[in-house]
Amino acid sequence: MAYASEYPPFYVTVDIVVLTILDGALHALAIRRGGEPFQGVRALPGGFVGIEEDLRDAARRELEEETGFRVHDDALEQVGAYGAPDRDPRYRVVSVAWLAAVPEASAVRGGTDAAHASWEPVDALLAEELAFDHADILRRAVDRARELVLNPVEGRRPLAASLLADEEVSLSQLRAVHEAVLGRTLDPGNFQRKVKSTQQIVEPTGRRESSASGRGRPAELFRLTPPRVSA
Amino acid sequence: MAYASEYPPFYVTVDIVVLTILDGALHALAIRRGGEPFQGVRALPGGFVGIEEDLRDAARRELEEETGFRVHDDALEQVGAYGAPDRDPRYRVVSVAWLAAVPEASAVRGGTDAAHASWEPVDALLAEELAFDHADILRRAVDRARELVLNPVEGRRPLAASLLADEEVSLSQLRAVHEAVLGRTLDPGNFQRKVKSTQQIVEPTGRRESSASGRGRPAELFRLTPPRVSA
DNA sequence: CCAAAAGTGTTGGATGTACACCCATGG
DNA sequence: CCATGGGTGTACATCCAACACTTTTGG
Repeated sequence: MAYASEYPPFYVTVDIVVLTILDGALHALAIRRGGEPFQGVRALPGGFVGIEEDLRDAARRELEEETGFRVHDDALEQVGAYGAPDRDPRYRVVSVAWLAAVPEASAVRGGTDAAHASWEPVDALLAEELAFDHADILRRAVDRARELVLNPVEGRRPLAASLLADEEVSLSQLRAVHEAVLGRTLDPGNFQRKVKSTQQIVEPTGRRESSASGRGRPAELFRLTPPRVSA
Repeated sequence: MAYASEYPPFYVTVDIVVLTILDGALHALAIRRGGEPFQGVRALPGGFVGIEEDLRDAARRELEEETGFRVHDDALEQVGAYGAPDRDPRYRVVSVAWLAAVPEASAVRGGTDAAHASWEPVDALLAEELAFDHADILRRAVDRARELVLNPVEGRRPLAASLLADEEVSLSQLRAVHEAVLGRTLDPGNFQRKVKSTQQIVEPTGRRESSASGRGRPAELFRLTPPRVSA
């Protein structure tokens, strides 16, 4: 690398917006910073990209280190690159932000980095100060998540599916997830038709919920349609 | 920077998909690589980000150097970050891709870098081999441009407006631009109503085209609505 | 029987597309 | 008068939101 010195070196990191549903509300994984800058302030989990590592793989690795959760390669959605010169006062860093969704059940299995990682309601996070430009990243990631829930990308696992713990769900469960992401209620009847009409999301199993689950009429159970291979 | 050596250094570049309309077809700016790797192969214009430079500013600077064209800050749309470890065989580089649109008139005023920059039809570029992962970038940028033409982002200058040379245009001119970007014809009547119904795109001037311009009935002239400041 | 949740039917409005039709100009 | 493009009217399909209504369970 003789010409190396001619151009400035950067640090490249990934920041990850990990979404999940908790108590019916959208939560994101956040850490509390231990050192300067932004000591004590919440931030998104993330870390440095390895010199031989793909950006997406770096996000996947960090996600696993922070949460213990392995996601499929295509379950990570790139949100964008953030590289304002002063975004980190210590050194020049460009961060590539990613969006991931994990099922509700996922307890935070703190790895090395993340003994202090916790699920926080997205609304609360957006209301408080976040480190660096993480508020921008979070806002944008949530917007993207809402888009993805409203119209899932053909041939990929829908975001709502990634947020569900079970492979077989009732449409109420699926609707609850949509409502949590969108932050508003949806009409149950219309939701049914819409989901059932496009086969892309769920397929019927013919079975019904065990009647122990609630007050009313037991719901039909549906299987999350696996992302179909495109032609 | 005592801890600097602990993490790997990257090079960070910007690549820019500069779109324009030529002969009624969508064109993008391309250079032909002079050296290895990919010698003689076409590539997107781009360059290194300065150590104190914002990513968007870097894209703007490169765009000006290549085309002599100054665009507004918000006329650059980020397409994404590309950082596969082997995307450049020489060194590890992460590139942030941007989308820009300039008016038809824009002759390529070759600057230092870009004596060999030229407008090429997008279809042709997508059909041939491009350097690095520039084919991916171009594909994605064009998709994004189509989205932006179909529904412009509130409060920002519509992409079609950036592609027009004049401030006052007929709806046919505007329609021709939309057709070039989308790669298909649009119904003239429906286009009129749609554009006129949302005031976001154009506003009437009350004047008409000078009748010297063509065969048929002279068109009304419209002014491109400047991006309105949001509340 | 009553409350509650699942699921179906129906309706009205908004939107998009196809296409017929009139208008204004140059030749 | 005719060809050409500008512009309007209209009809139809589709989609979506609202909401009435039936079905099936637990208490």
